[in-house]
Amino acid sequence: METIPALLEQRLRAAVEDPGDIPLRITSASDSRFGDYQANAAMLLAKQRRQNPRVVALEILDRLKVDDICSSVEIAGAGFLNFRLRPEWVQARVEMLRLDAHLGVPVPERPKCIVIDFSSPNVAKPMHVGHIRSTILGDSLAKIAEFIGHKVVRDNHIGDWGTQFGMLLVGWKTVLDRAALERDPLLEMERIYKDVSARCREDATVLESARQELVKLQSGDAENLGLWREMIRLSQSQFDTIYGRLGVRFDVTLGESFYNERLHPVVEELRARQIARASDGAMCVFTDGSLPQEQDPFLIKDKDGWRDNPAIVLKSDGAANYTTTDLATLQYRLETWHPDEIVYVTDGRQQLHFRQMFSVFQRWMPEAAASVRLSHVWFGSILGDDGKPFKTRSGETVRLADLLDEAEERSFAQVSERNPALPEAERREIARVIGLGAVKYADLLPHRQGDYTFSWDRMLSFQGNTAPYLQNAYVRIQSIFRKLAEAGSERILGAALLLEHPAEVALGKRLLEFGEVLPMVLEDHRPNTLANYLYELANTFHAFYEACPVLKSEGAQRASRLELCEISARMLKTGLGLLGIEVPERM
RNA sequence: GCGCCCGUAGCUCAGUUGGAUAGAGCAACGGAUUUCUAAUCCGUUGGUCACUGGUUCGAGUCCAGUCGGGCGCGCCA
Repeated sequence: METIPALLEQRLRAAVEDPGDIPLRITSASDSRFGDYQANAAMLLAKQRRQNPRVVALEILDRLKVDDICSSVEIAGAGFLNFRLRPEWVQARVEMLRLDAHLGVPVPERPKCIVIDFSSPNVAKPMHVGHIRSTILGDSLAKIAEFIGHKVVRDNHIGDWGTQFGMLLVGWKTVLDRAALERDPLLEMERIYKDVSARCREDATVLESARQELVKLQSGDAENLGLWREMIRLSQSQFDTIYGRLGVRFDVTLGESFYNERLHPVVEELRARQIARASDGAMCVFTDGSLPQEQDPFLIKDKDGWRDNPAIVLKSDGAANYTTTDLATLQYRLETWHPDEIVYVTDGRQQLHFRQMFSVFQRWMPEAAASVRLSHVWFGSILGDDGKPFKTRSGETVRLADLLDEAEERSFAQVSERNPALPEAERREIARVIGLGAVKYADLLPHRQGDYTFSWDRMLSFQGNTAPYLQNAYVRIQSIFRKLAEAGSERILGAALLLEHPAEVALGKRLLEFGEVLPMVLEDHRPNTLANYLYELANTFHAFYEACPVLKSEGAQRASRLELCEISARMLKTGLGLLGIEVPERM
C-alpha cells in the first residue's frame, strides 16, 4: 500500500512543469490548523527560477488534481501548499489498511540483504550494561528491516580470541575454583582473569607464562584448545540465557577466531597492493591523501602539525588486530551473503576505527565498496543520576542479568500493589513483560547518539512516554473485547468504518502514518522515531477512547469503533514488537 | 593540541533532514470519573534553542568562531 505523501507527490509531480532537481516532497503539516500535509516545493522552485513563490504556488495549484483525495488545497504564508484530506477518503484508506497485513508499510521494490552486526559480547566476561544498547538497538533494527520485507542476517561477532586468553589459561590452570565455576561460570572466569591480570602487572614471570599459554593456544596445543572451547561453551550458554530473556536471536554466531586463517592473506594482499607498509616493525595503512587533512582518518594534528595516525593491520609481534579481523569478516560477509548493506551497532568511541576500516576497504576492494553500504550505527553511554557512567552503588559495572532481574522485581512490586487479586504466576508474567519492556523502551526512546540518564522511576512510570503507558493502551483495548465477549455480544467482523467524530478521524489519520514512519526508521537506523510515533498513536487512541464510547454506542457506529480498536491494538502490538517489546493482555 | 558528539522549559527529552507562532512527559496549579482499567483525558504556568557573527524569502537545524561538557587520538576492541 502506498503512503499518502507518496500519492500526493505523484500528483504534485504531474502538476509541476519542470521540477529540475527540486525535491517535490510532501510532509506532514507542521501544525494541524494548516491542514494534514504540506508541500514546500513552490518556495524552492521560486528560488531557483527567481520568481514570486506565491505565483509559482498558484501555477501549481492550477494544474494540481487532488479533488478525490483532498477537500481543500490552500496557499499560505510564504508559499506553502496545504492539503486537507477528505474524511471519507481517509475512511476508505483506513478500510484498506485494515485488510493490509503489512499495516500500510510499502513493500520495497527490490528487497535488500542487510547484515546486522550487533551485541558482540566477549567470551569469559559477564554481559554487562554496556552490551544492552547494541543488543536492543541491533535487534530492533533487524526486526524492522525484516518486517519491511528485507532479508536480514543477524550476526553476533563475539570476542572469542585475543591476548586475554593467555591470562585466562594461566588462571584456569592455577587458581580456578571448580565450585564457583559450577555456580556462576562467567563470574569465576572474570575473577581468575582479574587475578592473573593483576599479578602480571607485578610479576614478569606470570606475564611470561601467560604469553606462553597464548602461544600454545595459537599453535594448536590440544589441552589449551580444549580449555578455550570450554570457556566459549560456558560463555555461550550464559549469552543464550540473556538472549532468551530479551527475545533476541541470531542467524549466525561467528566469533573472531572463525576468521583466523583469513587474517594473514588479508595482510598479504594489502601489502602486495602497497596499501599497507612496514613501520616500526608493524604493518600499517597510512593516508593516501585523497581527503582533506581534517577529514582524513589516518591523520591527526598535534602541536607540531599533522602527523600520521595509521591503521595497524599487523602488530610488530606478528599478530593481527581488530582492523584486520574486521576486514576479513567483511570479506567473508560479502562472499557469503552478497549484502546490500552491513550495519555495525557499537558505541560511539569506535568511530575512528570504523572510518579507518571502511577507508581501507574502499582502497582494497573499490568495486565491492561501490555496491555495499557500510553503516556504523553508533550510540552514546548510559549515565547514572550523577551524570557519570551508570554503575552499582558500590561502583561496579552493572551485570545485565542483574539489571533485568531488578526490572522484573520492581515491576512485580508495582503490579502486586495495583492488582493484588491476580494469581502470583500471572503477576510475575505481567511484571516480566512490563519490566523488560520498560528497560528496552527507555533505551530506544532517546536519540541514540546522545548519552542518556538511567532512571527506574521514569521508565516504569505509567504516565508519560514509557513502555507501560503504551502497553496500557493495548490492554484497555483488550479489556473492551473481553467485556464484549462476557456480554455474549458478537463482533461483526469486517463491519464498515464510519469516521464521524473528530477523534475518530484523527485516529484514522494517525494509523495511516505508520507506513510513512517505518521506512525512515530503517533508513536512518533510528528506532526512536518509531517509539515517538507509537507514543503519538497511544495518545491519539486515548483521546478517541475518552471521546467515543465503544460498548455504549450502538449499531453501525459501535461496529465501526470496534474495528478502530482492533486496528489500533494490532498496530500497537506490532509496533512495540518491532522494538522488541511484548504486550500483556491485562496489567 | 586535533577530531567526533553534545548544549532546547526547574528536571528528563523530542524536533519529519532549511519551513509557518519551537513541542512532549515529569514537577506545580486547575478541571473531568455511578469508568470500556482515572494506570486516563482536558486546561494553565513555564523558552535569549549555550554565546557571537554569517549564508537567505526563512536557521533550533547549514557555515565560521567563542564558551562549557563527554569521548577518541600506533601496536586493546
